[in-house]
Amino acid sequence: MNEHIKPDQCQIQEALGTLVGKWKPIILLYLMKEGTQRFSELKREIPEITQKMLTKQLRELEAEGIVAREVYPEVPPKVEYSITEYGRDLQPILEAMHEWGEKHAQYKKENA
Amino acid sequence: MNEHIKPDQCQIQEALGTLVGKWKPIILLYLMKEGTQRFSELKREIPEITQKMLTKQLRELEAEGIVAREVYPEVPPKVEYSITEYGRDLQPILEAMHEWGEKHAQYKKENA
DNA sequence: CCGCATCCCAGCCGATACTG
DNA sequence: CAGTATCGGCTGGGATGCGG
Repeated sequence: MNEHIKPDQCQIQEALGTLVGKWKPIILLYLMKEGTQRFSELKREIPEITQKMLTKQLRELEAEGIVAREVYPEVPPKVEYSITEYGRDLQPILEAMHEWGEKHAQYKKENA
Repeated sequence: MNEHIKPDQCQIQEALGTLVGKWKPIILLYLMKEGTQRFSELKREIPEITQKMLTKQLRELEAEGIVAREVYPEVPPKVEYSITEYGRDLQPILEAMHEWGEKHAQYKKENA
């Protein structure tokens, strides 16, 4: 494949926009790995995140159609989050980025 | 492949860190497509960018080992930028993100 | 031609406190 | 349990101007 993306109509930012956010990749990985998760489960798995940020990042992912939010009208409240089918399309990209990221971390150590 | 990245040792941010920056993807695309480019050539191809930002983003890419910077000590000055071999590894990822980005732009239009 | 210095603002993110 | 509300710091990025 020696085809080049035309820089002037590049859609990379479109993808970056959905992934950028301090906690988004990690949230997506948990949802992809564990499946549907409650808010409190995610919070427990990512202890350093604040409730505010967890809410915010989830809402943004939801707005992009990548994460689904299901509210159960009970007391106490229960809200579940999951990856949408559409969101699954991101998985190979995340994996590729993770793999490259590992190499890059190594590279930086060598050239430190 | 049904292997999952362990979220607690995810290196996605490592890759995102190198790509995030308002102009980085487009700069990389130009360098990948056109090969070695002078500062002023890039500036001409991306007119909306300021000199300051072009310098800054190039320097950051250089610091990551993705872009090479060659200075010719002439008057007037001449500086050339190119993708390093190491940087080429990013190309498939950029292509995957671009492809997903196209779909996503479409998706958002439909659900507008 | 290439780049640095300065000033400025918007938006991300954290800490903390409060609520149905 | 799953959120909001408020305050405040920090940084990315734009505008503009100077310099070798």
